[in-house]
Amino acid sequence: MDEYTFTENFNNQGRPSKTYLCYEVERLDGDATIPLDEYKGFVRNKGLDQPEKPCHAELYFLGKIRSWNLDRNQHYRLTCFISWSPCYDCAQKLTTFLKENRHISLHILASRIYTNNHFGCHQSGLCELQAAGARITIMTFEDFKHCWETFVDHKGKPFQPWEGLNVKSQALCAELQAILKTQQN
DNA sequence: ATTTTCAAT
Repeated sequence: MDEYTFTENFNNQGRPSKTYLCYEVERLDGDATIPLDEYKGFVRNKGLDQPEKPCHAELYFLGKIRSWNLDRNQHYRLTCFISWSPCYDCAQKLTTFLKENRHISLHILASRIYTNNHFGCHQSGLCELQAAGARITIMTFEDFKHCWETFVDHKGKPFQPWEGLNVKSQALCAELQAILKTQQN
């Protein structure tokens, strides 16, 4: 991913009409975590501006996971950094996937919380996803930095945080915690 | 075309 794409999409104060999702996979073996570099990359959604059928980024990600045919006798942790948190529909599909694939753990780190929904309530989607075992958090400075170093063609340049990164991240984190807490009661 | 949250208006 080039620098511009990363900054344009992951800046937590922006609101681009597209979504990028960066993913990486580790195999868990007792206390050890073994990174699987062959399963690392990013996808973006297909929007109305493209010839293909519109499709949210998460569904491409699910397709990729399925194509890997990860060994059901092993345990894996998938980490995905997504510029918009999953909508209700995608959250449901991820929930179903996790229930059917107990050998896979999922950690979702979102830059921003997506709230534009037509077919349901994004809050309950995220809650169900959490209840299915997913860990859902908001990206912090360290997460943006990790993404930069892992997925961006940074040409040796260090990650440069934008103005207000931490303040926004903290605000979104509080918002997400309120969402995830409300529905547990 | 404008405003814009994986578009919607």
